[in-house]
Amino acid sequence: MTEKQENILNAALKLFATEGYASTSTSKVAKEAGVSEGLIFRHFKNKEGLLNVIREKSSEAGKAMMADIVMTSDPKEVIRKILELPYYIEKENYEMWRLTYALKWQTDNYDTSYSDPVKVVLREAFSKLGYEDPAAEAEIILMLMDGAATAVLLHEPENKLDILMALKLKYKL
Amino acid sequence: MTEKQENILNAALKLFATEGYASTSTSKVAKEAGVSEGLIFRHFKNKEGLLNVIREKSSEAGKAMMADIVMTSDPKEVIRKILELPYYIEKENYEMWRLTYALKWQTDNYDTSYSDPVKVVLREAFSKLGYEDPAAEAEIILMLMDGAATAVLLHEPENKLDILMALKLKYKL
DNA sequence: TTTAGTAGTGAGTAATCACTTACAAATGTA
DNA sequence: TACATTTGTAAGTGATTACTCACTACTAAA
Repeated sequence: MTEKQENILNAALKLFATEGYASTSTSKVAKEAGVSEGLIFRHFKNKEGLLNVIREKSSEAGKAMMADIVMTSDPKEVIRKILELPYYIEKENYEMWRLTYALKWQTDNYDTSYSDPVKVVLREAFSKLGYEDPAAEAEIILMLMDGAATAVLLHEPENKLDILMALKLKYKL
Repeated sequence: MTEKQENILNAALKLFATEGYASTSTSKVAKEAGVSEGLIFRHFKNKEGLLNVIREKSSEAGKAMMADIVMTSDPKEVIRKILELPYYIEKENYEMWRLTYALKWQTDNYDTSYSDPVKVVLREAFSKLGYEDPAAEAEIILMLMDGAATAVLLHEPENKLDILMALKLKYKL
C-alpha cells in the first residue's frame, strides 16, 4: 500500500462518510487526496472498487472488535462489553462507523456477517443467566447497541456516562 | 394538489427511499411518475424542493404520531406507546420511514423537532415512576425505539412480537 | 368571447459524471 | 547498463446530470 493509495483511501472515507457515497465524485476524492483522478482507477478499478476496499477494512475492524466478545465466557461480561462498545468508539474511527451506518440504508447492502456470531453468543449468555426468552433478549441488546451507536455518532448526548450506567444497572452488571 | 403532482411525490418517495436521494435522477422520477421532467421543476422548483415537500409531509406524520403520546398522562402508558411505535408501522408507510431514517445520516440533516417534546414527556414519566435517573432512562427508551425501528425497517425480525413482549416486561407494563 | 393564468410538454443547455487512453517518470531486476 | 513493470499524469471520452426555455392546452373569470 503506497502513500498515495492511502491518501486516496483516507480522502474517500472522509468524503463518503460526511457527504455520502453517491454525491461524492471521483474528481473530488482525487483533489482531496492530492492525486490525479486517473490514479484512483489505476489502483481501485472503479468507484465501487474504492468503496469496497473501505468496506472491507471497516468489516475487518468490526470483526476484530467482535472477536474478543465472542471468546468471552462469562455471560455478564459478554453483555457488558457489547453495551459499552458504542461508548468507546474512538474519535479517529468516527468516519468509518458513520459510513458503515449510513450504508446500511442502501438497498443491496445488508451485512450480518459480524453481528450473527455475536447474536449466538448473546443467546447463550441470556440462557445461562436464566432469562425467559434469550433470543428476544439478544435482539434487544443488539437494538440497544444500534440505537446507542446511532445516538453517539449523530448527536453525541452529553449524559453518555449516565446512560451507560443506567444500562448496566438494568442488566445488573 | 393535482393528480400529476401526487404522482411525482409518490414516485419520488419510492425512488428516494429505495435507491437514495442522491442517486435518483429527476428524469427517473419523471419516468416513474409518467410525466415530463419539466413538470417537476414547474411544481417543486428544483430537486431539493421536491425532497423538502416529502420531508415536510413525513415530519407532519411523525408529529401526529407523537402528539397522541405527548398528551398521555399515565406514565406507563407513555412508555408503552413509544415502545410499540416501531412494531405498528404500517406497510404503506415503510418507504416514508426508510427515507426518514436514511436521511438522518446526511450531514446537514438532523431534526429534533418532534423527538424533543417526547423526551420531555418521557423524563416526567420516569420521574413519576421513581426511576433514579429519568433523563438517562428517557434517552434509553428513545435509543430502544430507534434500534427497533431500524431492525423492523431493515430486516424485519421474525420474532417481533416476542421482542415487544420482552420489552414490555422489562418496564413492567 | 376575450383575457389571463396555470398545467404540461419536448427539446434543448452547460456542467459534471465515471471512466479511458496515451504517454512520461520512477522503480525494480537481470 | 538494459529492459520490464509499476506508478503517475493530463487530456480526453460519451453519457448523464439538474435545470431552462419556448411553446401548446386547458380552465375560469370578466
